[in-house]
Amino acid sequence: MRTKAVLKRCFNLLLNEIRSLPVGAKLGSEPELAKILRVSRTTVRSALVEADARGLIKISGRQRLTLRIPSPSDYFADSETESVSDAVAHRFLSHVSSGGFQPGDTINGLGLARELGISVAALREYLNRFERFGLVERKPNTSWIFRGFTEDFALELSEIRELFELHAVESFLASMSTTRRRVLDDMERRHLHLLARIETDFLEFSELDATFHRELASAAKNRFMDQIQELISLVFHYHYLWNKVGERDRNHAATLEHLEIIRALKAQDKNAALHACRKHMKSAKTTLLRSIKVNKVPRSFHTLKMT
Amino acid sequence: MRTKAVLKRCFNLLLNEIRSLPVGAKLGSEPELAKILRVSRTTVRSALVEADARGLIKISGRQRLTLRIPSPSDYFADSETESVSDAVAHRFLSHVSSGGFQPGDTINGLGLARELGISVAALREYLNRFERFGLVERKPNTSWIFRGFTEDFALELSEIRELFELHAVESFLASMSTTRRRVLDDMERRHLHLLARIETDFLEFSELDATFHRELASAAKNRFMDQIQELISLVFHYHYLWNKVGERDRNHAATLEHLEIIRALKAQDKNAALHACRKHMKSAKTTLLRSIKVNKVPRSFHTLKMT
DNA sequence: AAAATGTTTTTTATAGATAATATGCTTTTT
DNA sequence: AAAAAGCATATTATCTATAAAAAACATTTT
Repeated sequence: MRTKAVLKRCFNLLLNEIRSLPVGAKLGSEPELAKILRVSRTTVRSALVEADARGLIKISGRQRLTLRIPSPSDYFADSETESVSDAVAHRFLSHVSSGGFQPGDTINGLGLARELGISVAALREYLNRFERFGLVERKPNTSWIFRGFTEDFALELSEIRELFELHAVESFLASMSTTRRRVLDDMERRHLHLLARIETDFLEFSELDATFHRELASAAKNRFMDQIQELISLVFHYHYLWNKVGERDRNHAATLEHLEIIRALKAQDKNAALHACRKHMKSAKTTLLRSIKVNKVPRSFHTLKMT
Repeated sequence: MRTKAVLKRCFNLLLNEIRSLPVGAKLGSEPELAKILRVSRTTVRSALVEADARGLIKISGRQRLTLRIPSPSDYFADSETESVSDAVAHRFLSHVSSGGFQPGDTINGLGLARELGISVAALREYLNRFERFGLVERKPNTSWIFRGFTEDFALELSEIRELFELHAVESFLASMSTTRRRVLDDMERRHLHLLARIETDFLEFSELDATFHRELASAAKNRFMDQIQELISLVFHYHYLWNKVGERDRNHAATLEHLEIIRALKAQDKNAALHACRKHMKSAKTTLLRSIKVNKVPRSFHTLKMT
């Protein structure tokens, strides 16, 4: 049976909609709401009925009037608005990052599904999707093997990354335009802004980093590079979660490296840009590798059953 | 319910094993056979029982004696030894290459599953796996979209390919060794051999091409590049199926281009190798693009239902 | 008549069931 | 005692079933 995650997510968004209006105001028509909330009319209707039942709105004929301002308790919890597959992703990755698996471990699909509280099919679907990331590997008719974030993984990923980023830099310069220039100005401004507050706000770097590299990659306009970019984001997301050691200094240094790239791009100095990019890739690789080594936990500390 | 594809495949391999022995000879032990045939003992046993029932061998106590030489009719057909997922891959791709879908078409999972004679779950699994190839795209809760081999697809793939191949060339040279040199000699020999017979045997190029590029890519030793390589093989496989126009000339030219790369590698002349590689990539891109345009069929010629 | 609502049909996401296959334990044979 | 065979259990691949969600169609309202 499907979960009602879509409905619940839609309901939460509907509450936001209600909050944006004064009490007693009319909500839009069903098709309008469906468009705004990005779901089908069927789901909008279910959400409206639910809102009516909870006294948030009053459906009278063709009109839907807001009755009261939704309180935080009216919202469904995040855990309820997640589709099973997203939930699996979360749980699996947190299982991984807490050392639940070591590279080379076989994954018992049935057991893991039970542990995560989902059906085997759902887990399977999830593992399938993550096979492309090289995180797990399927042995047909047998089981899955956890490949994990090993040193080799990091090295190979870094290699691809450098290849792509250098290519992106060239593409960026080759397609320089007013829009591109505006993007660079904006990026520079944001980096400088962070730099001024780096001592305290260094955690904001993570998001800026993702934006910066996404912006750069978009110049290449290549679906296969986007896929790798997606993987890199995932890895770095977890990397940031794990590796808190020296984070301030690392982020400080990386911000400066970004700025160097941005300035070279602005000056349309290809060699300088490539050089700055190579430098940045090198230090990114170093920190990634270090974080993987830090995260390596001796086997006996694991939550795996020991016999 | 699972199919018995594994058993049937195992049975066919067992027949080969029997054929390699004289009549009346003893087959190996169950564990031995399991190892050779790469299946579990359970499956070996089933296959042995089947072979016994068909009078191919005689199981007496702990011994299994061959009774007669298996005839071609004893073998299971290929279609029976394919797992459902492999079968889906075949059928889906032939559906695609016969113009069953146009880029942008939505895929009705339920309908397509019926058409291919498989369950929705199996199709879903398959589409999931091929999403990473950018061939299809999933719209959550809605449907799949066929992206197909469009011109953009070919251009982006070619771009990545060039990036990777150039990198592979560098890696190859950087890790030159006796083994590498032997590989090059072998490659040169095979290319020259084909070249001498190119007028008649030009169809053999396809396989040689795959081998050559696999060999080159192996120098980079990068799992993410391997993935792209896999995709490229797939695309080229279908490309060769579609595009028969001027195949002899194209293959002739490509063989010469390969030779140029091989010789530059042998001479350890990096610049010459890169140059030859770039040249080859350029012509590969051209033929790929042409084949995609050739394959583009006006909508009205399709097998899609018309209303 | 255009837009909105009401109703029905189709399709997707997910769980659950089951035969095929793999794995692990026990007994027999060499 | 080591290897093989026999037997029991666990796990995977696949199908079927069903509620949720989307889409299509019909009817009503502005």
